[in-house]
Amino acid sequence: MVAQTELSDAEVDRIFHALADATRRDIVRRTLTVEASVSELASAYDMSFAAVQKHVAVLEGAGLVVKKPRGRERIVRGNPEQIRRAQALLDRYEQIWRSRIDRLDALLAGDGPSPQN
Amino acid sequence: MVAQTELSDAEVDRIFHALADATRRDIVRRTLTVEASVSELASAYDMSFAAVQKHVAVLEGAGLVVKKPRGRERIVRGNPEQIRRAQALLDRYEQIWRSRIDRLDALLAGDGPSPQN
DNA sequence: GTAACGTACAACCAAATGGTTGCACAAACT
DNA sequence: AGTTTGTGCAACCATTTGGTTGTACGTTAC
Repeated sequence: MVAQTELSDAEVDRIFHALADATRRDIVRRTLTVEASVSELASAYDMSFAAVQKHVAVLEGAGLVVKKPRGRERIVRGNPEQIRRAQALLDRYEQIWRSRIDRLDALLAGDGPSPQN
Repeated sequence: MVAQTELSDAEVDRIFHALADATRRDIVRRTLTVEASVSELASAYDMSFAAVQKHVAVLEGAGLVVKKPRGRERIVRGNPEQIRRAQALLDRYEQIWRSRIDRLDALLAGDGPSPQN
């Protein structure tokens, strides 16, 4: 089990915001499989190099992607660690939901009229 | 197992965008536990009623929350179904990552020099 | 050394976001 | 009936976003 670095609201904002764009999600998907330079990525989309470069910067700022220099290129790699962190966030919501169910179950275990939904 | 309604890019955009705001995440958290009217929610945050109402509208548009009328009030309830759908999306990325690992493992199972990271 | 390539960054622009106030209207209370 | 409460919506505003082009600069190739 990895130490769960507590994410600030701002960091969580950045993660979900970064994921809220189809191009950026595609970049993550792509670089989780094979790392690619920024210009390689850029050639895959119908927009300017600068636009793609900005998307990568957003992803990097959110920690969803890591850039390492190689010669004149910057190699982009998806960061599964951060994906897992995002999953953990959503898990929390699931847990909240489940604990509510548990409480209701406990309550209904006694008796009372069937709830109207 | 529930039929996995295929989400469009635009829908996924809306889900993650809705989650990219601390106030909205808090509304989801809150209404997963206890449903609340819009004005009840509004009283919990340091912003105008209209602002909170807009946040709720964004969440509703993303399907993360459901509103049902009760008298003059609109009762807001978190939608665990959609949360799960978001989780499923992130799971896909995890899978992509894992399948990459598998491929690398298969490759390295043979022989070859140890990779430089 | 010079040209080409890959990246970063600034300036600019249109559209979207997140907040505000004000108004309209239906439901509930007196 | 009249007032209060809860909601929705429009108009407005500042800021952010997502795109563009242009420029600068380090790295690689000739």
